[in-house]
Amino acid sequence: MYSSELIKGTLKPIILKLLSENKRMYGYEITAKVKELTSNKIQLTEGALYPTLHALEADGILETETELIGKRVRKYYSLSKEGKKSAKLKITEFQEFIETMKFLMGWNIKNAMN
Amino acid sequence: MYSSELIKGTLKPIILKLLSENKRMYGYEITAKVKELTSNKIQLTEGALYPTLHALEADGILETETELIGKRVRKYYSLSKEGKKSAKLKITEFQEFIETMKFLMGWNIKNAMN
DNA sequence: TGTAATACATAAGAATATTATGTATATTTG
DNA sequence: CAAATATACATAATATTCTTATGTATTACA
Repeated sequence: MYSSELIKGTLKPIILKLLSENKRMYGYEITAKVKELTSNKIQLTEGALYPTLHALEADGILETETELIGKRVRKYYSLSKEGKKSAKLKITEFQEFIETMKFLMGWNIKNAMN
Repeated sequence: MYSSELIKGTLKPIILKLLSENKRMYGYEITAKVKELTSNKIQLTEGALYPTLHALEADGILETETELIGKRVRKYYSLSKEGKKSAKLKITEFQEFIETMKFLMGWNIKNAMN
């Protein structure tokens, strides 16, 4: 588990990336996927995830459809047409940011000190 | 310039990295160095930097010495003995976090789509 | 001589996360 | 079969951390 400060600011790019690959996902599924992909190293909290999903929906980036699974409501999120463009930009920006960080931290030199 | 959300949480690792390489630096120097190293893509704001430096000092991670340059006070920060251990751990953690992010975002596959 | 750069600092406000709490159904396990 | 765990949503109070604005003052440059 990483100290929570590091995760700040990465939530939106993560959501947008997963939704750009998966067509539609629901909240709990997103937390489970991130947990699985990171071997439990990143666990999204509900208190952070749901408000963020709501905000992205309010911004027109995400669209929702609800389904009844048994007696339980499940809310699927997907990228809107607008959201697909936005996601592409934000993911690219995040990638460049990561590269900048690697350079700044001196980790860009291939095979150095490993 | 990256959208400011991304930078959140990265300030401490950046400061610790620079100070683990430089023995001592003062606040303005840190902003200038980051600006230079990132080709203006990351500009630390004073409102974020100084409180963070004060917090790291309060935690015993950084030590300070002030010097008079002409009539102007300059405050140098350096890693304490304690801080050197702490910095090593935090920098390593940040590196692992970046690698996890690359994997999560699907950017770890060598030479893919470049 | 006034504008930009250097150099510190803090306060108000915004944004975003944590923690806690709430509700409810479904599944697993002792 | 009862209790614990997992699934699935949501929100409120609080904490953290950042931006923006403001303040002070010296030094360099054009």
